[in-house]
Amino acid sequence: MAVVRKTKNLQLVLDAFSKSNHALTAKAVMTMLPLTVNKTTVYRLLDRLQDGGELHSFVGEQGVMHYAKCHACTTEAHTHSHPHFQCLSCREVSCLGEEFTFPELAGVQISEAQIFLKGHCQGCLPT
Amino acid sequence: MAVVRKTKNLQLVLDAFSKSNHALTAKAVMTMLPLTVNKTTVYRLLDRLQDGGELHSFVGEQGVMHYAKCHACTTEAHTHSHPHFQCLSCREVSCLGEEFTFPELAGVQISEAQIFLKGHCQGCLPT
DNA sequence: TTCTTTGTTGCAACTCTGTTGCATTAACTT
DNA sequence: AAGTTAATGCAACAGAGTTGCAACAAAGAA
Repeated sequence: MAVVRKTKNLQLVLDAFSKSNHALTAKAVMTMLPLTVNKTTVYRLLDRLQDGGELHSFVGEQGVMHYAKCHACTTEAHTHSHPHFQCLSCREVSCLGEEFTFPELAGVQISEAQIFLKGHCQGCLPT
Repeated sequence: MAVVRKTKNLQLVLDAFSKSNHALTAKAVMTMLPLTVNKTTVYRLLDRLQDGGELHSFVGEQGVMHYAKCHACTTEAHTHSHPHFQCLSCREVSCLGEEFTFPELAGVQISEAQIFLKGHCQGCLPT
């Protein structure tokens, strides 16, 4: 099986997520890395970190993939049904709380929920 | 202001949505139209119908835009906070009920919700 | 330490969804 | 019918993400 090596770049990507505390796009990660790091590498690093349960991903605004640090996840058990939130002012995307139980709906059996909310964050609320 | 003309193609797109009763991607709409209709035209027709309040759109699987017929919407008032659902078996995407009230969450002011659920539809549920 | 294996990176080319500019065509007005 | 303006086709483009392949680097074996 694939052994994941702890390379410099891998660490740099993790650092990027530690620094921001927000969800990041591949593009955003690239701007936080040395210019010498190829975009293909960034996508592959994000995939690897996701496989390792250190990041999770979700589709955000404009259908663009976003990545965020996992908190309550392990390699075996992923719990990503918490909502994601984007502030309409500062545009930052972040994870909201943990787990979200959705109501039973007639006729369908729901096994997965992707919830993307928009509004204003604390820092951007009009006074 | 832009006067929207009722052309043949516009009607064909509407027919496509009447036929399927599901949400469709631009690509799916193209396959239901004569081959002579250009993809640019399809995208523009979908935009027009959306502006006119006859369709609404949302980001579905793989970050691909989906379009669906509006039921309770007018040109003035759009109410699209209902959840969308994709069956993991037949892959069909559809709208679920109307309106969805989400709980108050600490620290943020929510003004918009995009809810995308996945599971199994009635026709695909294992017996 | 040196060799060998295997995972990682860079590069270029490509796929896919969606958009834009522009010339042409078709649809309403009068 | 003529003029006005919206709709269409085409080609080229933009942005996110992927793939194949050769070169490179990290781990382990000898």
